[in-house]
Amino acid sequence: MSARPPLTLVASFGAGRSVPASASARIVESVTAAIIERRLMPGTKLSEQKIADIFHVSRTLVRQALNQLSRDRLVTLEPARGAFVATPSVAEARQVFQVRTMLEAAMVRSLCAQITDRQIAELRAHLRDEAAAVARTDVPGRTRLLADFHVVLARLGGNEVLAQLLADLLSRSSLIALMYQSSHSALHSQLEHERIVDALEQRDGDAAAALMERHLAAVEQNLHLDPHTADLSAALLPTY
Amino acid sequence: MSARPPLTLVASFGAGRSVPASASARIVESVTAAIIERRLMPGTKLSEQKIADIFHVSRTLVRQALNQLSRDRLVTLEPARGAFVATPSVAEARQVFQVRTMLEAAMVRSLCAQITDRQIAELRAHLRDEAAAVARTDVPGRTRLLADFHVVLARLGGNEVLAQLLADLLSRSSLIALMYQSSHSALHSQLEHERIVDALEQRDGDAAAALMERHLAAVEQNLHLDPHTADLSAALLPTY
DNA sequence: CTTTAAAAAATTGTATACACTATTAGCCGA
DNA sequence: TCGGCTAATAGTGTATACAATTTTTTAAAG
Repeated sequence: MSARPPLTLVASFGAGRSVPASASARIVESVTAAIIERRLMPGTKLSEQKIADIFHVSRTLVRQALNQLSRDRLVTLEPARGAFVATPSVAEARQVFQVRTMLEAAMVRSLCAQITDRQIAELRAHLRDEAAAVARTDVPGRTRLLADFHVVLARLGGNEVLAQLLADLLSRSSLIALMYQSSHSALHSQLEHERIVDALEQRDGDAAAALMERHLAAVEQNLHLDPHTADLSAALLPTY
Repeated sequence: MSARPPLTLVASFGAGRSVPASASARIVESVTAAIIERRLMPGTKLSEQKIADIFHVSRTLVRQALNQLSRDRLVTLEPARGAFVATPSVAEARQVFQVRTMLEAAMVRSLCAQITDRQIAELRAHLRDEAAAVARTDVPGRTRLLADFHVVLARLGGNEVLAQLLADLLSRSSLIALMYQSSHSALHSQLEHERIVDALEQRDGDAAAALMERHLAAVEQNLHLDPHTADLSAALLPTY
């Protein structure tokens, strides 16, 4: 029983990337990666036949994959019109961050009570990878690592339900960050991650939760979520 | 764009039950209702052809529905073996409640800051329905209303992402409650709901959050999640 | 009578075919 | 030349057909 296949483990776009057994799972992963690595821009039409040709399968499997992706909110399905890379609204962006804040603040608080030194060492190792990627200006690498930090944190608690939920929210957040070009510096994010691990190491739940809340608020704040007049004029002005 | 079809609104098994446009959505709703109303017991095989015959559609649509249900964790798909009504493990049950506690405690706390008198009146109306169902020993009705309370609460905040997430967790909780026969009295639950609304009315966020945490802990505690020796002997003893 | 093996039946996984809807191109009229 | 109508085209939605796997049945041996 159980032993749920990688089918459902959609958006763990991090370290342990396994080869998906099912064909439709392979498609889901490829499209997810393409969206997150911004090789597929929001709004792009995802034609069933074209994807089917690329993967050398029938439309049947492509449709399964697109259905999965639509449940992950990375793709929107418009009846009789087709599938498109999702274009999350400003409202949705805010809501996703609000939910993440609720979940992740409570998560680190409860994590403080049970985290082991071994796990803190794991986190420190991850932070070193982050810092290295930031230092060498490895943009795709650091983007992935900075997002993975939150998933790694979720897995430490041993709550698979929570980890799964957060992984989904993280992939949505990646799409959101990509749409509303974040101006939050990677270095800044990385340092905030360090502080959170510091608080975890000291087993200070309140501090860890507060730091996480501020971190997520900072990330959200640096999204271009409110239409500034400055941005508007920049958008309307000719670019030549 | 947007105007997401009821396709994704899977598990809002409450008041505003709309007629689903899509055929596969209709199947999802029917199976969901059947599981929650315990007309389909955990572990039951869900044969594709049988369901197809019942709904007078082809297996194609049934497979779509089963895929959706598996993402909702109400159904498990075993490769080449078929679909079965999920049998959530004790660990999963605990994890679901832990996530619900994190989410719902934070939710009522933030709700305190923005709830209107109009919305409190809505909640009071819901509480009256709950009390009435409990009073007349309407078992299916009270079960649904007691679960709906949490979804109604989630919708009040205006955060659709949160409401959707919680609706999914709620349907999983229903399946869990059904598997691990809850001994928590409906009356007790109903009274705890009243207390939570009281706290909301007084805009006491900390109290509301604490009450919600205790409520969920009580509900979980009354699930038969740990194998008592008493239960074991009862199970092993012959029943004649 | 139970256990094992093989064949038959049933069920799932994938591909293909066809119906229906939306988009696009071409054409006519203003 | 532009706007709107119609026909052709492309694409999605559903059903059916076939291949591969699993389950069940049947038969034989221990």
